[in-house]
Amino acid sequence: MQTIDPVRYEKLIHLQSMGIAPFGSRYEVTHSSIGVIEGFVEGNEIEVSVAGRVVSLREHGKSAFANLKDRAGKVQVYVRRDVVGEDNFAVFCGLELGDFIGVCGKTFKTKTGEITILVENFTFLSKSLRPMPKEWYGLKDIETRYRQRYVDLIVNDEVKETFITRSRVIRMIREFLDKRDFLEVETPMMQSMVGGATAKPFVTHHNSLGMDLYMRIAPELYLKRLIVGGLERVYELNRNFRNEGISTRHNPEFTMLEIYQAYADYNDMMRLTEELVVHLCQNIKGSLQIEYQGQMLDFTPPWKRVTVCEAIENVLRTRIKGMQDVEAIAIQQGLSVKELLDDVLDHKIEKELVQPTFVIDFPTILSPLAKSMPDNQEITERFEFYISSQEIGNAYSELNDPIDQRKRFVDQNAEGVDEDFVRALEYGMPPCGGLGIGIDRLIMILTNSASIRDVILFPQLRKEGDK
RNA sequence: GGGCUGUUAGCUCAAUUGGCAGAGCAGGGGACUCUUAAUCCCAAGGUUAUAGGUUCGAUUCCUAUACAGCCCA
Repeated sequence: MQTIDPVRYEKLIHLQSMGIAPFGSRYEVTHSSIGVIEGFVEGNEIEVSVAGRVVSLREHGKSAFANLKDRAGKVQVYVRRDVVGEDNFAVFCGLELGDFIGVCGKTFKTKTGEITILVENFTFLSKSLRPMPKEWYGLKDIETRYRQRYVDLIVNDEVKETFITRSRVIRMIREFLDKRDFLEVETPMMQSMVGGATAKPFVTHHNSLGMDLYMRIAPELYLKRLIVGGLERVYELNRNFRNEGISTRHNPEFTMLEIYQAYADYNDMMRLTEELVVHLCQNIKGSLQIEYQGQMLDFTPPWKRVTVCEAIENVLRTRIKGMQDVEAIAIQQGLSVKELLDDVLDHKIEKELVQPTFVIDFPTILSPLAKSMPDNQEITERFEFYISSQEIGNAYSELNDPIDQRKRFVDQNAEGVDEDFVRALEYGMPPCGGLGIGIDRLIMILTNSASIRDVILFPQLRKEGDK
């Protein structure tokens, strides 16, 4: 354990000796910092009370200026010894960057035209015992920024902006779907069987049931049970957990939006994707052309569509008529079809998918939960969509044939058959379109963030060493 | 998992070929009644991530470890 800064502790004791509580309580706030500035009318100066953190302090002998920061922004306050009295003025000058105070007084305009509060009285609200990085220089050390996000948020305004935007995006998604009569639901995050995606799960244990549980890697199989149950339009916007590598694009827990719509198919999901992303783009950025990490992205629909076969053709420069050709190439290269496709999509084609693009018509053998084409059992009605060379989402016409589903579980799923899910399908699931969108990655694009860690408040890091 | 890079004062950064580890800001003392990266004066602040090694001498070269970043798998 680290010891408390002796100088700051000394100040705390000094405050107490003067009868001032270093960690105060409730304070009546009438205005936010920006509210004070926006509400200012020359000739009609009003009494305001504002609370916030001291982020700068400029003493001038018998007066002093300070800036208070609150959730809205900053406001300047001006304290004069002849107004607040000698003792109070001394307390004010003893403030340190990071301390919280509440101030009360009338607004005025300084010589330089800045709207400022002339402090009539102030209340000490909370002592800061750690030195604060000076705002002008900021906090740049990326490890400290992630580990001590609270400091990052205090000092780096653009970080706060990013997370405010994130919150707005999430709210807009809910509004967008609610308007289309989708129902937000919550399904289990602790599941007795892994399903809905291919990924290693986190395992946990329920003591009184005496059973292992898996943190969900996807909510898909539960949401489709709800389609069986007649809810028809459902979505879930919440955390998934995957026990895999960590990178600028992967965090072990991440936020996923999954949408299921009865009587729809993957073409409807493509339209829904375009409409949702366009809606967010327009409302967050005010344009469908946005800059992301130095490249211009154009979200004007319809987005480009390319089939998986075309993608392979482009990469391998050979004609492909059907899945037999793909399999033949895979065998020739000593790969499985999945490996070939991973290689083509993740390493070759992905780089070229900068503009929003739907990659469509995936092989059935890689899509155990998707409905195959009516005229071709080897291809499914499925797409993934890419923006800025990142996979953002995945969707398909859902497989609603329980007999086929059981067979695919047996053939393609290492985890085996989810008997209850198949039982649900046996009761009958209407044709249905499903869509999953990686929300963190989408927010990276909407906030021009290079790393997924810049859009997750507390990203996963290794245990902190002794520094 | 592999490769490369980084870790120096609370923060942001210096340090020549291996030769006394330095600045700005923050913090401390003082001056100052319109400043806003306030200004001026003074003093202080360091186990150079950790553990070893080479060397008369290591922030600097070598090895290992920890954490982080980037790239690749």
